[in-house]
Amino acid sequence: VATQPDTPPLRADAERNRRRLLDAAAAAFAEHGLDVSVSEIARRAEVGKGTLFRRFPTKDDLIAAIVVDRFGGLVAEGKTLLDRDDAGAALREWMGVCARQQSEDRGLLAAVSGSALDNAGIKALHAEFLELTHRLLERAQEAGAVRRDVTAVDIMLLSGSICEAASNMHGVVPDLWRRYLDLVLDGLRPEAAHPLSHPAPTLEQVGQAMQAKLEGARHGRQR
Amino acid sequence: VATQPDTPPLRADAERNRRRLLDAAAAAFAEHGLDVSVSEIARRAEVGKGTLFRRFPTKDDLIAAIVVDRFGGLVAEGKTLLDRDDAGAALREWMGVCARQQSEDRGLLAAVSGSALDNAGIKALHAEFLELTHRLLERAQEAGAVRRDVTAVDIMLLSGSICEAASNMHGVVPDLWRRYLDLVLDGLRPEAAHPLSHPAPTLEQVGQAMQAKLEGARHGRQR
DNA sequence: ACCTGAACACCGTTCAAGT
DNA sequence: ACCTGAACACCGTTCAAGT
Repeated sequence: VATQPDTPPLRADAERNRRRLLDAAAAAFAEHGLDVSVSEIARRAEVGKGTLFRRFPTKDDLIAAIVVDRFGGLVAEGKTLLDRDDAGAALREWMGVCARQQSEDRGLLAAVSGSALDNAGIKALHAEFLELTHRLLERAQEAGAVRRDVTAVDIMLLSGSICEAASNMHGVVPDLWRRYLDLVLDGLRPEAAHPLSHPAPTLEQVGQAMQAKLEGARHGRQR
Repeated sequence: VATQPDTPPLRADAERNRRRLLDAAAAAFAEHGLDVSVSEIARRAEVGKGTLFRRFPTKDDLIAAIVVDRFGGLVAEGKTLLDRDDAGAALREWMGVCARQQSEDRGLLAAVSGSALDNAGIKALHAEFLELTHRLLERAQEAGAVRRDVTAVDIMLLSGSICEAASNMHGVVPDLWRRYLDLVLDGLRPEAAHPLSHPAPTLEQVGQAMQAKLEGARHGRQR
């Protein structure tokens, strides 16, 4: 299967500008959130904004490129957890890593759940992310550390929500996500399990939801 | 204490226009989210957009007015839960009501955590909301239904995060929040309780976080 | 006092003109 | 091929002119 379209390497100056843009954008987003203007980013990178739009046809594409960087690092970090002895602790740490990552640079979460996910790289990483989470979860369940009626999609959504709960307090209590991770983990213990009134979302439904969100964003843009 | 500045009643046509604007805006936001243009709202309400800005000096003020409506209804509904026999079930239902409310009209959540909360009415309701949650939680804890190391702020943040977890899937699995409410509730049971690694945020910290968010929004607007 | 739409500042995006 | 900044369409907001 062809994973990358194998685009020819960029000219030296173009590659340099690309990096400058990514660095400037990452810094600007980290400071002020996603609503810094592209003009400001181009100015900080010391290139014309036409150059920015040549490399990243849309602001969302620029955001997506940064998300791919971060997201890739996250997945790589997660893979090192696969051969831990304590499978329960490994899953716990994985959820913590996800929450901390999202907690650190505000805006990333909004970007992933926003319209920036119309991107081949992000989609591939998303699948890899789910697969990894699935394996960590399975091991934790086999070790008896986690109830068996939750799925990788549950873990993914819960990790996101933990950091969402804490993100309102970020800046004042930066580590608050730890508290809600602990609380959610107590609910994931087999001893605590009570029947769930709603079935787990299927992978197919996750795909449908992502699709729906994309079409919604496109529709909104045309009005 | 003076709760309302007691503004003189509006002229008949002005009052009528105000209602039309609120209705049109609520409908438009429910359909397309918060990024419908004010021009579109004014058109749907059949008034000039100058009229809109006379009544609501800023788009955020318009959003805030709608949030006050919804939020007020929510708090009123919650108060009826105070004299339930089963205090544990009452808190459970309260968290469900909050999650369902936020889940139904998308955008409301974003608005509350957004810059629209620079509004006296919303601040007052927010305090009332926390006080109500506190009382429901206290009763549930005394009944032995909920662990004692969680606070009303925890419950508020967790309620929001539950619906955030499910909101990504909204449109495909509208009731998914029920699943994550169940999971979180399992974690709130006294039997499940393990020590929490981070202390609960104080009311003062909540205030600071709201303040910080407001200043951040103002700062972003001036750039 | 209230209503209105033209006018303004700003933002994301495009494109003709340059190397 | 790539770079650039003027130009465009659109959005939130203002305001002079009307009743």
